[in-house]
Order: sequence, then C-alpha cells, then structure tokens
Amino acid sequence: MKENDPLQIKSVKRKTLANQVIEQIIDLLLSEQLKAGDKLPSEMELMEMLHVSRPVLREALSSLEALGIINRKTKEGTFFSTKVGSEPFKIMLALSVGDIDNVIEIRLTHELGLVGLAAEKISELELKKLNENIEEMEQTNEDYTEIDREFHRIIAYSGSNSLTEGMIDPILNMYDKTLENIALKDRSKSKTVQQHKDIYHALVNRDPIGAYKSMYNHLDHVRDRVGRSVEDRRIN
Amino acid sequence: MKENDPLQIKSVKRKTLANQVIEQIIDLLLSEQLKAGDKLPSEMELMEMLHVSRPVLREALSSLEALGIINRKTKEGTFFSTKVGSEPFKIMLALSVGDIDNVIEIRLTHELGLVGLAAEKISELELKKLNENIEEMEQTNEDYTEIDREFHRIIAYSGSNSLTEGMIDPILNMYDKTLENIALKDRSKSKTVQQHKDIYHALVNRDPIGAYKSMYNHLDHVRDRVGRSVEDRRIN
DNA sequence: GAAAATTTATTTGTCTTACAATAAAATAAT
DNA sequence: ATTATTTTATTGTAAGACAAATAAATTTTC
Repeated sequence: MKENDPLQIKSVKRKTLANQVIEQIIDLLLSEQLKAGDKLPSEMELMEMLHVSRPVLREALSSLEALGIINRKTKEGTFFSTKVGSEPFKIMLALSVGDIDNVIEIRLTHELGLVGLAAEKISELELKKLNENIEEMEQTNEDYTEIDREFHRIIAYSGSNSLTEGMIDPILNMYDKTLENIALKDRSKSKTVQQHKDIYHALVNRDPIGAYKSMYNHLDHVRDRVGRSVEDRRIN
Repeated sequence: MKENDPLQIKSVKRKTLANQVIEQIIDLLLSEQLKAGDKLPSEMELMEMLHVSRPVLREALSSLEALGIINRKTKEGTFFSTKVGSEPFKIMLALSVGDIDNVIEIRLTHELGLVGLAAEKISELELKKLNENIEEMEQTNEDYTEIDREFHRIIAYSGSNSLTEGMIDPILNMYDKTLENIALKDRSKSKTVQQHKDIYHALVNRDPIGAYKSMYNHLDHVRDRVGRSVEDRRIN
C-alpha cells in the first residue's frame, strides 16, 4: 500500500436548493416534457413553480448554462441547447493541465476510438484532403507540426458524431499545450509520412482493423518519443 | 437601407459578469497561481478582489461547481477539485437522450479506444475477474444482461485513467437507458461468450491490436442486432 | 487535568427587495 | 408607410439581512 494515498471517500454531494433545481430542470429533458431547443418558462414563472428565490434559481441556471445545457438571452428567455457544446469538456480538461501521461493517454484513447469509425464513415472529400495533406508534408521543408495536427484532426472529425465532435479540439489543444515545451526527439519526417500513408490506405480500403492497427503503431511511436523527451527533461 | 443582413454573425456570447468571474477563476489554475486541491479565498474576499456582488460571484461559483472544478463546503470554504468529476459529462449526455445512433456510436468509440490501453495496463486481478465473469455467463440460465455489462465495465476501467474513467459509467448508463425498450433480436449466449473469450485472450496476451479486433467484431455484432431491432420497431 | 459539553465566530446557503440593461413590441411622429 | 419614441417584459446586477452549518475556541463537568 502506498503511503501517500489519501483515503478516497466519495465526496458527499450536498443537496443545496440550487442543485435540486438543476436536477429538476434536467429532468424536464430526461422525462421528455421538453426537448432540445424548447423555451423554458421565465425566471419568475420558474420561481413560482419550484418555490425558490431568484438567486437560487439563477445559480442553477448559471450552472446549466456553463454545462451547455441551456442558453440565455437577455429579454428573449432561456432555451435548451440544440446540440452538446464543447465548453464543459474543455473546462474539465483544465484540471489536468500539466498531467503529461494522462493527457497523452486521453488523446490516444480518443483518437484510436474514432479511427475505426472513420474507416466506416469517411467521405471521399475527406480522403482527398488527407491525400493532399500527406503530399504537403512530404514537400515542405519547414516545420510540419501544423500539417501533422491537421491530418489527425481530419480523421477524428470524420469518425465523430454530434456527441463526440466537441471533444476533439479540446483534447488536441490540451495535448499541444501540455507538450509545447517538450522538444520531441528523433523526429523523422519520412517515418511520419510513411505511417500517415499506412493509415490513409487503411481508410481508403474501409478497413477499421487496419486503420486502428496503423494508427496504434503511429501513436505508440509518438508516445515513445514523448516519453523519452520527458525523461531527458527530468534529468536535466 | 435594408436591415435584412444575411450575414451570420457567430453566436455572440455575452460577457456577463458571472462569466468573466468564471474565466478569472479558471485562469488561476491555468496560470498555475493555484493548483488542484488548493483553497480559494472566501466569498467575501473574492467579492472585493473581483469587485462584483455576491450573487454574481455565487453564480460563477455554482457554475464552476457544476463543472466539477471546485467543491464547496459550508464553513470550510471553496477548494479546487483534485480530480475531474463525471457530473458534467453525464449532464452533457442528457441532451442526447433518445438519439439511438449517436449513443451507440459513442459507446463504440469510447470502448474501442480503451480496449487497446486495457491490453497494456490490465492487472492480473482484473483478468481473473474477467475469466470468472465469462464462466458465470456460461453457467447461468437467467438473464445475463448485467453480467455482460460488467464484462465491458471491467475492461473499460482497466484501460482508463483519471481523466477518462469518469466517462465510463455515464456512457454505459445512457446506452442502457436509450436501449432499454428495445428487445434485442437473435440474442445468442454462446456467440456472446465466444466473443468475450476472444477479447479476454487478446488481453491476456497483451495484444492491443488483437483486443481491438475482437472487441470491434463483438460490438459490431451488437450494433447490427440493435439496428435490426430498431428497424422492426419502426415498422410496427 | 482531561474529556465532554457549550459557545462563538466564520463561512456558505437562502431570501427579499430594488434597480439597471436589453431588446422586442407597441405607439406616436413625420 | 416609414421612422422615431415609448412601453414593457425579461434577464442582469446589487445590497442587505438572516439561516444553517461547523471548525475552533471556551467553558463546564467529572
């Protein structure tokens, strides 16, 4: 047993009025009394319906807005969002800033999960973009970080849906932010290009397993390079 | 002059005071002035520091609490969370209740993303649990839904980290809730058991590609069955 | 003197009231 | 009829008061 493990008692969640109001309003969605895009009653009406004061109600509404569940417009009113937003996820990740291992892993998990779906769903246009992206990387003599990033972004988006697409950029951004000060060792453009080509061809063949396999090899290679670079930094 | 401008200005996000306060407080983390677990100043102090009224401040704090960024305890104070919570993610999913295709896909994405990591990280204890789980399913003559679910949960958790583990149960719960009224067709226990065994063996061999492959086959099979069941419901 | 009970003080939780800002809708002015 | 102004409903912000919870200090009890 590790000595520094703090006891993990699950934090007792207080049932404040505001929290109860949040539940009630989300319940309107889950019970399908209201649906995405619908207008909520005004604050005055909600106060009476829920028997709470305005500050309490507004605290709840603020929370729901932060979570991307509702949108509020002055004078117009409050509406359930029509699609899930990326804001909550982005903010969740903020807690993990600097946690290199976890950030690398979540990117790995997320991208590996999407590439199989991408093999099923990717469009001809996106395949064309990927092909152009590879050519661009082959030909440039400058820093190809952004091209590399775009390659992965295209694949992730083509494998995503309305639920998962909001997670892509936050994860990539956190990844970049976490690794921005780590100069990768042994960076080999020709190897990167070859691995990108492998992934591309698997996608062209609509082969989820092959796409996963080549993406895994690629990201594992990246992870290994990052690992050794971090190792170096810790020594220095 | 016509005012019917077709220019679509991107949703102007109003900079309410509360929103600005949220940004300021998150900035304390991102700028690493404070870190996870640290205590924030009391509400009174924050009011003075930020020059806002208490309702505004409390709306911001409520939002941050809903996002799992902070925890508040009466009398003790406000603290930055030490780990990311699952609440925001769970609530995000609420917007997609009933969206069968997307819910199935996010489970697919998430679980396929984790199974490769599971092959790298799974413990002997968890492997043992999986083995027992398979035996249990083989032997029972009753409904094995819960056993099936546990099999997948063990794998997902063993591939997760502190960032991704909070997403597992919300996704599985939403999946169950969305499909609870859909009786799956052509359910074959022997086939399920065989597929679970394939996954298990790949994990034992620490073979990420093989684990992905067998999990893909398994979930693809599930997806296909769900698809046909939904099809039937639409016809009836 | 130490343990138990009580009080105190600090901090979060809730309510009430009031007013400001905004923008849609209605009305007046040209 | 179009433009400008006013009205009005709704969200946004503020201030003050009190309640509830609880850690810390204090007093009581043995």
